[in-house]
Amino acid sequence: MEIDLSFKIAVQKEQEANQETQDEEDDDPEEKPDVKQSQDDEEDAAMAPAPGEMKDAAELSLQDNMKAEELSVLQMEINRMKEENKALRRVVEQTMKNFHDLQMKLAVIQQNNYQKKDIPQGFLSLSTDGNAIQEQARKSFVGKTSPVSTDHDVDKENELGLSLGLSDSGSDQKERKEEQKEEITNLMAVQRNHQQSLSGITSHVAIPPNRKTRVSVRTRCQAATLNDGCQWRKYGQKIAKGNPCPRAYYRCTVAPGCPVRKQVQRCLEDMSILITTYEGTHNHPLPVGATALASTASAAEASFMLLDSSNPHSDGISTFTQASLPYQNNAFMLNSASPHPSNIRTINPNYDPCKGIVLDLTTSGTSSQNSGPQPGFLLEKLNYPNIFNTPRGGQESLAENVGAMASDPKFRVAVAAAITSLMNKESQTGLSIGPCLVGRDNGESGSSGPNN
DNA sequence: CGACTTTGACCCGCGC
DNA sequence: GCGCGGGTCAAAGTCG
Repeated sequence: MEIDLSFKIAVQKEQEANQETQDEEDDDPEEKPDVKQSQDDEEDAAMAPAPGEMKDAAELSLQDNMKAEELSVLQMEINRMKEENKALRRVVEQTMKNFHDLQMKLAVIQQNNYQKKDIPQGFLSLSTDGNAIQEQARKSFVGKTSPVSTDHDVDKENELGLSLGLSDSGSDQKERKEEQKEEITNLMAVQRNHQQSLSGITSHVAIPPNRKTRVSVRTRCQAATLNDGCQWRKYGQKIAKGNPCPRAYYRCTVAPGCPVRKQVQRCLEDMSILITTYEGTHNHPLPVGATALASTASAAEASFMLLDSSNPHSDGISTFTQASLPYQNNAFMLNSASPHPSNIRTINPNYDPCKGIVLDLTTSGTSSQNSGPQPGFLLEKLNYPNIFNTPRGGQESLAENVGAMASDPKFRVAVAAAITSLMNKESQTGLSIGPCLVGRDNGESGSSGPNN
């Protein structure tokens, strides 16, 4: 099943329409009696036929009856959408609230670190407009140059799910500082690259040539490959040792000469898991869907650079959850709305510097584990009203399709990517993401281009 | 007919 | 040097 990220535009419009409908309802409490009236009409129509009437009259009555039924169904549909719209609002508000809370906590921790480590302020600014990698870099810098962290710090980091596990013996601190500065410079380049990707203007800042970008994404996916928005051409297939499942090799064909390759292989332990490894950097503007996913990869890649083998003192098994990049990459942040830390998707802590990093999107990223509204719920609910606006369009077909979509991991990944892109843009422009997500005009989605 | 997939051959790095 | 395994090439086949 192919997932087209562009449907979000239609979703927004639909939601906007729902929003307006809801507003009208709020403004006009008299609407319900009308509904009631409509239903009464229907009942009347149903009861209308009387013995001895002409055949034409009977047909007319039948038509009226059908019309009334249609109206009734439509009315039910509208009511249902209104309720869902309310639920969506709650989810978004809750997500934003959690996001804000995390921001506050991080700011407090930052301030503490500044005071304790006596690090010159303004080295890298903390902001919410997508500068989290810089912030992350500074955190890393602080962590590395200050091997001794108090229990208090540890507790706070744990509280946030931040557990970089960076340490330094302190013997060669000067040299290390130089290395770290270099890392941060690289990181900022990635960050610039990331932001440019998001704006659809990609002129990729070169990742250091000696470090080939490599990001693995694990997803539950029944299809042969993950639809990430890019065009790929298969150029080879191999049976790799230790895994009877063939490994397929693809290269990006969006632009001629694009060096990006990807490998796709099923996980031996769980055949439903698809391991997609991306390698290299695109030399062309990315399609919308690919942009979002690439942004995920970029952020992950940046994180990887903070943890990679350039730090010999790093044990390489740092727990690195999405919360480590709460503002940079909102795809990770999506699940941070969950009150349960266990519901956090992880960047594989057992990363291998040779293999790059692994984004594990197979764990718990679905909707039904927790009681409250979840991002998964949001994702599922966000989309079906429009993409399944089929000619038959009945509730049954909707329900069937929703079920199918909800169970499709590719769908979740794609939508997460789309929302990542959207939220990143939002944060960059300083716009509120909250309720606006529902009722916002297509100003933002316009960048997504026409319905693809 | 062009774009894409398949698949065996080939290349290259690495360990022994 | 040799074998192994991962990665790539390219001719043949397939598909729309």
